[in-house]
Amino acid sequence: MSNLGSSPSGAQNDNMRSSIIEAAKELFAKFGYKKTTMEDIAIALRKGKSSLYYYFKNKEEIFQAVIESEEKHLFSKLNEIVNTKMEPREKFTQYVITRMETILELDNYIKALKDEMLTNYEFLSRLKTSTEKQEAALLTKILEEGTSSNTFQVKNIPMAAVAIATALKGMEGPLLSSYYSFEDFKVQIENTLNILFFGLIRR
Amino acid sequence: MSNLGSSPSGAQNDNMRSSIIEAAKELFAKFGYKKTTMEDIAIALRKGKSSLYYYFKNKEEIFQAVIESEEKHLFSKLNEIVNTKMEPREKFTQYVITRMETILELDNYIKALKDEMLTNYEFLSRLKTSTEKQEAALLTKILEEGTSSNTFQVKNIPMAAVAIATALKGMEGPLLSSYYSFEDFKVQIENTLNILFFGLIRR
DNA sequence: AATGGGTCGACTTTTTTGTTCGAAAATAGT
DNA sequence: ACTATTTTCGAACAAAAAAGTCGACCCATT
Repeated sequence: MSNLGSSPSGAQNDNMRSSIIEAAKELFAKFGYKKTTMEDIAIALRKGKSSLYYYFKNKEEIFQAVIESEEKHLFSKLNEIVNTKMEPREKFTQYVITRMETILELDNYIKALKDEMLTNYEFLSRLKTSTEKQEAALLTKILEEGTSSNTFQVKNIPMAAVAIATALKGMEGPLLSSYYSFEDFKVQIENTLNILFFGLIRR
Repeated sequence: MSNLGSSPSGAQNDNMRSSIIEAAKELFAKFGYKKTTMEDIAIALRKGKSSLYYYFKNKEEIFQAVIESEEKHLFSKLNEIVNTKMEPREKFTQYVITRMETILELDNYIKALKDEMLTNYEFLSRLKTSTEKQEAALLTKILEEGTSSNTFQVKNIPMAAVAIATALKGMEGPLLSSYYSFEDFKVQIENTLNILFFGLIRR
């Protein structure tokens, strides 16, 4: 297995790497990306600033690793739901609710987006398309199950999955800017789901 | 009335000044003094960064104004209690509880202290002596009431007031560093009060 | 004692930040 | 309409803080 990553690998190494990610995660959540310095992270770990560069090429790479870690957390939760035996409609609902709830927990996601408002867009939007693909895959599975059990009726499943993934992504904005409480938002989600369902469910 | 302050005064002026203080208060509470930039404050107000300097000489002066504003809040609450008809012992207890509760609410106070750990000490300690004097005055009133109603027995009231003020100040540390929850701390306060009472109350 | 992963301090380079200043807007006064 | 005053801001800059680099040091293991 060649190590395509930029940093070395070893016993202690991976441990330290995840420690850094953990520390950075908390700091990013507290202060946001911009306001967290390399030294903040180093101090939290009681290490020298330069040691961080042994594990990560630069600050942005740490940020990326944090986001990826949060992403993993989200998708592990979503996968769990997708792989549970459940009525398609129920599964779909659970999927969306869980998705939104978890994202709400992902402080970093939020803080990151907030920072982005003031600084750089490019890298985060790159990320978005990546997650949308993953989501589309999960949604595809749900939709397939639903159609084969004759609950759903979808012409082009992959397309529908992408469309829904995009829609869900779009719903993040209002959620994260917390115009609504999550409870209020739940109502809106259910409304949206209702609309989706009556478009999807065979009558 | 001559304006000894550094900034001009006018109708809109005071309004803007307090707007700045409000905005800065929130940002300081969120990020702490160091991590809040002049631009952050300006953006929050949708004003140009340089406009702030029309109202305040510099960042530290804004910070000072914020702290003063919080101080006002604290002392308005304390004054309220001191000017309420109440049994001296009860009043004293209420005073201390309210004092500690309010201080706990004063995020800026806390955040400021936390920043101080990493940067400058001098100005905040200057502030401390100022508030201690104010506190001593309030405590003096309580003690006087208590003695004239024959509930308390104090030799040198002003001295006792200063001593108690100092003691209360000292209790802030453990409270703010939140080694204890406030509920736990309340017990400690009551213990301390008990000790104080049995030293003060005539037997 | 030689290798190499891991650490750090000191240094350089790059960005950010606080602050100033003069000139434009806006506003009030005449 | 004209003038004075208050309020706003953009551009510029010095100082501070940040990111990032590098060679020297550990300290295990071999």
